Amino acid sequence: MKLATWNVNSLAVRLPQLLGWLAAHPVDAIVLQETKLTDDKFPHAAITEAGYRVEWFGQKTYNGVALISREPAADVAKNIAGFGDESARLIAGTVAGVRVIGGYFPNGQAPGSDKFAYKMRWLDALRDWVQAELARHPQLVLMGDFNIAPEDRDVHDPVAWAGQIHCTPEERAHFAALLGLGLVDAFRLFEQPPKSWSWWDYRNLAFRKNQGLRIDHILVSPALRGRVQACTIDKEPRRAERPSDHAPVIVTLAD
DNA sequence: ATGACTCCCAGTGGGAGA
Repeated sequence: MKLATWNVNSLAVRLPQLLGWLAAHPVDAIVLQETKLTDDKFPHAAITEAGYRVEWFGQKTYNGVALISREPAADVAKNIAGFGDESARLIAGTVAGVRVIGGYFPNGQAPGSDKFAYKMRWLDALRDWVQAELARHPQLVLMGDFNIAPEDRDVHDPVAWAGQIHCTPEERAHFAALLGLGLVDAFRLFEQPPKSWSWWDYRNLAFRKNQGLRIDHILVSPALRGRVQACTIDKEPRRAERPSDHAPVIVTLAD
């Protein structure tokens, strides 16, 4: 079983790339972030014609998530129950017995800002909700654009980024709290190339210079940990014309 | 360096992203 996450930074722009990627990488499920489409404009027909089921949850201009899967997703949930979020940031469904959660975590803009405070509240609510989900669904995967670089080795220039958004102790403590629920960072279960990133700034030739951050993650529950066979970042789509600034992350689970 | 690029909604510029 293969699962993936990809922040596409506008599905309207990236739909052809997504369909091409799915044809080359027939995953069982992929979660998307930053679709930036209201639900009436979501391109469900093109995805269905490619042989997938899809659930979507979006809004105008910002945010927006989707869950694409070979098998239909059961018990679909949108956003964090009880949190009252105005942004479309989370979608979950049970696919082939695995609870798949895709999230577009708040950016946070800058430490001390209102958006940072919202990010902290959102992460608090997420942790509590994921804990409850884990109790109901021991086989669980939480993946998406976390907008958190968990460690200095996830940052191309840890000195320049120290204390900056994505790298603050507060954000890293929230990431650690998710690990505290028993979740495991699938990427770090394996030896990985140094300087592995999932996002590169559009500016300043950052991709060519491999200056990026690892902020897109796949966390697996204790019940799934033993099934994890591989976890990789696919940099290839970042080389495309008009790429997303994020690369897909893929996890392979034993059947 | 208050930069750089890309996307969106706007409307001949500006906010947000990360």
